[in-house]
Amino acid sequence: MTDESRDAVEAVDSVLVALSDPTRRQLLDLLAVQGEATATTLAERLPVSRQAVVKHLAVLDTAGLVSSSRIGREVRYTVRPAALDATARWMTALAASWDRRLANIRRAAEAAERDSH
Amino acid sequence: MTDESRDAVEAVDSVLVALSDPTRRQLLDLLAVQGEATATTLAERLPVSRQAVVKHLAVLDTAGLVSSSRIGREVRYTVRPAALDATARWMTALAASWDRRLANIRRAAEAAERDSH
DNA sequence: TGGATGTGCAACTACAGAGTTGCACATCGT
DNA sequence: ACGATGTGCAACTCTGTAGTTGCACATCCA
Repeated sequence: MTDESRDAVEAVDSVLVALSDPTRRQLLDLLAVQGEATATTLAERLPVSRQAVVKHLAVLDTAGLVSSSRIGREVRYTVRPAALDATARWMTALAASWDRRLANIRRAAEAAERDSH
Repeated sequence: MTDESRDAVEAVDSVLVALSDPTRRQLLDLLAVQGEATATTLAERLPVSRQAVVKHLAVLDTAGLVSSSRIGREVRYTVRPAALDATARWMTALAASWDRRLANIRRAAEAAERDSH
């Protein structure tokens, strides 16, 4: 395995883990709508504490799904589409690969069926 | 929210949860390569017990990522690309939606900047 | 300067789920 | 019929993590 593909797998892994939590997906929704927001204001719109939101945002940041910038005493978070898009492409390619394999196996089975007659 | 979109959200959730585990992704890889396999043979290729594999396959089945069919005393599992493809489309649409929102916000900010002069 | 607001750090609880083992049951081949 | 192989069910352990609370520190503003 190449270094690049290993990194790609790790990147996909972190994105999938990040997206597997419903609260984190809700956070991404809120961020996408507002464009920019702090952990404190996001927590006001969710049934969890600010600290819980901070932890979720850290996970999303590690996955590359959000970025943060400090302005004075505030830390503003923004959504980053690139990581999501890359993972979507990975999934599409994987689905296509499965399709090809299944088609091949079906074709091989039919050929074997013909040969047996 | 419509019934369809609620179902879609639940479907996406189950797929993301299923894919967030590395052992389950490995199982999907093995299944895609072999086309068809039982929990017992899959467990031989993984560092976990058969029962662990069975549980993982149940999760994958609920997410629609695999299907099973009984042949005698064996239960054979196969990969199903449709659910994966649907989730990939959901992610692509979401990334595009984020892009649009970010572009709008950037545009609005520039307009406000112009107006202030 | 001092109160108000926002963030960071640490310790703690609680629950979900990944994994295990043991055994019962069903099915195949001889 | 009987041993071998494959599956199903149940109970259990254990680690990861989502969530909490409390407090200290930094920044804004009046």
